[in-house]
Amino acid sequence: MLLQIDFKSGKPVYLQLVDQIRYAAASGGLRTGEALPSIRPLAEELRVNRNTVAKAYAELESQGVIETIPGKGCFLRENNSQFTRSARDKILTKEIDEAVVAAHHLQVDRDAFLALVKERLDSFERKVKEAK
Amino acid sequence: MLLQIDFKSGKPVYLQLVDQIRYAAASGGLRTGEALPSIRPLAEELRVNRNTVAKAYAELESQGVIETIPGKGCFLRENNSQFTRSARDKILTKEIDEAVVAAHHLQVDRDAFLALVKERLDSFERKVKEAK
Amino acid sequence: MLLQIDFKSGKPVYLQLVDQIRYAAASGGLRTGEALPSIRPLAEELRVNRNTVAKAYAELESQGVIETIPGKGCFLRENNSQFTRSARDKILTKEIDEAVVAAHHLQVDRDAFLALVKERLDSFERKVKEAK
Amino acid sequence: MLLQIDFKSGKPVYLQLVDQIRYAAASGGLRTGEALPSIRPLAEELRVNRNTVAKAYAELESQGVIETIPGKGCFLRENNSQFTRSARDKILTKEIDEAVVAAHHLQVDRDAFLALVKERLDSFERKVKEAK
DNA sequence: GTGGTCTAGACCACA
DNA sequence: GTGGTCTAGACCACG
Repeated sequence: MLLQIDFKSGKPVYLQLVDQIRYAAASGGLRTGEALPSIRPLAEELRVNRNTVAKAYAELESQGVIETIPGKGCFLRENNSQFTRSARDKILTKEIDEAVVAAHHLQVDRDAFLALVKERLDSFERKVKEAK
Repeated sequence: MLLQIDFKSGKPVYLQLVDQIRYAAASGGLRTGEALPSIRPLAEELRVNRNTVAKAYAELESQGVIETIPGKGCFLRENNSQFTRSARDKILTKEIDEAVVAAHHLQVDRDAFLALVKERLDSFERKVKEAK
Repeated sequence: MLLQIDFKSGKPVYLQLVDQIRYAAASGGLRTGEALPSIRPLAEELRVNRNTVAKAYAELESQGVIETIPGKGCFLRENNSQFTRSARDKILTKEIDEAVVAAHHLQVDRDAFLALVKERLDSFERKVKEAK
Repeated sequence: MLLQIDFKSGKPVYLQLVDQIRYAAASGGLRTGEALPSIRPLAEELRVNRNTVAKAYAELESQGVIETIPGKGCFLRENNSQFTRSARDKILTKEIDEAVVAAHHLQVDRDAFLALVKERLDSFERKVKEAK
């Protein structure tokens, strides 16, 4: 699972983590019983304080998404309501709309925008491959 | 223009306002030169402090989206980007990356993602046309 | 860096700070990457509210002069202008016009004015060199 | 006398007027006994509220710079301490320094800056001529 | 009535 | 300790 943090979004880092992990859990990117990355390495990788990652995991636990077994790690619980395709699209639509609006404000035309989207997709896919 | 605040989202209220107003501006829901709701009444309506709305408007002004004339009000500006191409790309890349990451976590594949992007672009362009 | 506020000038305190810090940054009194005084101590020293200093720093950040990392502090950024040539000229024209108007009211003629401009340019360039 | 207002400087408009008129008075741009522009036309020309001009004149009167004779107009009083050359230079230096700093921040080099200064001087001199 | 500045003080996110 | 957000309320400049 590749996690990405934006320190300037105004959204608390721990909530960014919570959302991304919940999305992954609800969409099958994470499977029931699978282990989440452990706190210390993840905190280092994201250049974030360990407390921040711990807080995100605590939040996920209190939401019933994961289960923390002290000394062993954090694992995805069963019973997570799966996102329907339309629920996924709704979340994604919101993200895409923000980019579309930004493009309009910056007077970037459709073709340039689509080119940039493809370029970012390629760049991201490369990153995912490397991480494996 | 409909503004709606989610106090639980973790996203700062003033940034929620900024995003929604930018969207309204970009999609034609607000016309060039048109006055935005004035600070005090809007603050009351949203049950938010006056300063919070003022901060949102100040942010929009510094982004060049609106012009505020003290004693008169805040008005939507003609849309001309003052950024260099590289600065524009940087801003846009950030927005696109967020959508790409969300797609990854939601297990939406490349083709479905691109289709959704095109669909949103079309939808947005229709809205802009209608508003004219 | 020496900061000094004139409470009677009519100029907002936060803008006085912005101008003085920009000057220090431009003239080498502050180096790239160097930390600015932190908000709370500076506010106490200047006998000004914390929010006022914070507003000055926020303005500097939005102008791209400094970078602020929550929890760590505010740092002087590498100086690369993100504006288009025409946007740059617009800003600069405003500053120059103010000086030209002042010269007119002070009955300083064209040649004396140009001489003073060159003198200040030299003085500034010397300061920048010394700081290196 | 040509007056110039900057609505965005943060400095109150009436104080901008006071300063410019005081400078002109102290430097011989205005002569003892000479009439100042009357309030209404000046307010229209500057696109400013009449109250604002009136406030500037009231301030100047309370400072003893001008004398208001109801029904006749406002006139420059005697006894105004003349600015010495060094006092004039001090004020002007401050204005010029701000422009120099802005040029540095915007990475405009010396020659381009000087060219822009000359261009603005020419533009201003044309305006003064037209106004006569 | 409009927006702008400033103060004072609370709470949060993060190191 | 750092900066960020928000509230509450005062006063100013301006129309």
